[in-house]
Amino acid sequence: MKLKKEISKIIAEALEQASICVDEVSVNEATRPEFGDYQYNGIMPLAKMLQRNPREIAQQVASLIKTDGMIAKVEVAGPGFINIWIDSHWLCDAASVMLQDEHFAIAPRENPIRVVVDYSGPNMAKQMHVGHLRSTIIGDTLANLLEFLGDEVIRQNHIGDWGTQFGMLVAYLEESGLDEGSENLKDLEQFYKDAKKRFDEEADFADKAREYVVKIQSGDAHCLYLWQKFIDISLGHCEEIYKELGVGLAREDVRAESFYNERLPLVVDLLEREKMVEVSEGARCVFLSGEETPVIVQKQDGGYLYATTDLAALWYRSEVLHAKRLLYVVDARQSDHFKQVFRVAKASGLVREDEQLEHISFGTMMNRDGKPFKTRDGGTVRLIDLLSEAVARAKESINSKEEYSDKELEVLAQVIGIGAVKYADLSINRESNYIFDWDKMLSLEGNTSLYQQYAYARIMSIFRRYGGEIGNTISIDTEIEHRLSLALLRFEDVLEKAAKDAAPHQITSYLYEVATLFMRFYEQNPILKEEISEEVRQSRLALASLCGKVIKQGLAILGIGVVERI
RNA sequence: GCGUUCAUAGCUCAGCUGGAUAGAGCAUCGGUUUGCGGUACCGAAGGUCUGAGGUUCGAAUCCUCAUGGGCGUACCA
Repeated sequence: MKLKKEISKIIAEALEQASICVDEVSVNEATRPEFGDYQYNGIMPLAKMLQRNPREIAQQVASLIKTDGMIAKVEVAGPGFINIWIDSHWLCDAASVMLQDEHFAIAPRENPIRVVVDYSGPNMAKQMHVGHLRSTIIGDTLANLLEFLGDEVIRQNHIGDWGTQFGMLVAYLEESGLDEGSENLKDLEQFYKDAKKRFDEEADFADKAREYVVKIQSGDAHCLYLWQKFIDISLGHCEEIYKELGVGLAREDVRAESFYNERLPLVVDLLEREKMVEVSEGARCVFLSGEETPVIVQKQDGGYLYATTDLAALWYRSEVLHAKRLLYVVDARQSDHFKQVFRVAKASGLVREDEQLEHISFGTMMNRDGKPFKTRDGGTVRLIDLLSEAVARAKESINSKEEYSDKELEVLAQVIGIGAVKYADLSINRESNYIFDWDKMLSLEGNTSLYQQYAYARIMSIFRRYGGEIGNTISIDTEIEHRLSLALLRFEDVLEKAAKDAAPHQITSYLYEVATLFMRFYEQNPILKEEISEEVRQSRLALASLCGKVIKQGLAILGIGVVERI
């Protein structure tokens, strides 16, 4: 249900009846409970334009607002605010419909678009580390979200599988004759170090490695075979982490750097034809007005750089994938790079004019002391270690009333631990750096995943205890029921806004509000107690049920699971 | 140097295209009739929104300057 749109429509009708012309009417949630459920603040700027008294106009418009359906009453307040109360009967009906609809009464997209979400993009030469975490989970959330809302999402994992270091790695791989099961390859970081050591210490090996680079890039079958083998193994490691994280990136989503090789010279050709290329210090560059540094598309030695690869990828996504919106979930440090590359892509016609190119940037993960997240000795933290620590800590913190087998405890710790890491990251504005704090993220208090999971488990517990069928008629008697129902109905508005802004933290804030409201509702409005009539009980059960569904679905979009008992 | 981004309660963060008395959580202090999961709920206290100007009916939000951080600054990605 698009609440805001519905309310705006009613206001727009009133404005029209008052013969006032407005381009777009938009309402906001009321800032305080005594100001109603929603407020319309558009009268004041309007009054200024019309040179009239805002309060008078507000009075006139308010008197024309229909209050026989969705809106129960309106009031003019302050200099010209129009406060709006939603009708409780209307809310009941809408909430009941939402409860019965498997897609939360969210209408199918009028104009679904094809969206490419580029995220994760690990480097095949190294083990995944914490630096990959944010891109991976923010990107996955955005993909889930857009998919849920009905867009056609294409996930793209732009893995780093090309470049000089692969000659060394492949040479070392051949020499050691390893295969996928090998222990030595379990730790890519170590494998890389070992290879590097040989490269630095033994001239023969170094020569061989350099030879391999040339061979791979010129398409030598044997070398390509080894290279492919190396990538398979390395990618396999990444996929283990995706599985652990519950991230929906599959093998078919991989479009590696190497995938674009053939397009690279074509990109340069096209830019040449558009007369955008200038040779500077031997390199082929595109100079953009207002930019200090050029976009280098071909090095003086003829090699290509990441800008060229990104241009080729943009081209492919436009020409072959026909994407309308392209999201690049990449570290904020690359914002200059993307700004430039996007400009070149548009100016050269590599992408269509109407394509939306967005760099979904994010800040760095910090330690509690505010410094970049590192191990004690200053090394990078491997993602796999971080995740197992999360699960271990979760297991430790579980103080369950329920009886569990070891296996069940394992699953529980997994859901809670991984959920905590993801939620902590997703719940803050992605643009800013964020402080990684184990205690905070695994706490039951405050805006955490565990609080949501606990609320969910509590709802499930009510149903278990009740035992019977739960109807789907909701009636509202109390203030808190009204607020909770309204919050639940805002689900679609929140998701749409979060999708538009590519802002997962809007979803977590919302879920926290829902969970909090549920806790308060449950505290104040008994459900299973004897003195409660069956009719009221049924309604409250239904409301609890809708709460549970919204929390579960909301968390699912964030890639976080729930459990029936904690 | 230039560019970019940020600065909100002791701490971690919200604050949507300018709107009413700037909101949460943690921590602190106090409270909750045998409590359907008290791992919860309620309340109190806590602010010159970094500073100074400007725009206007109205600014945490927009503009300018200053101060202090982060990041980026042509052949790595």
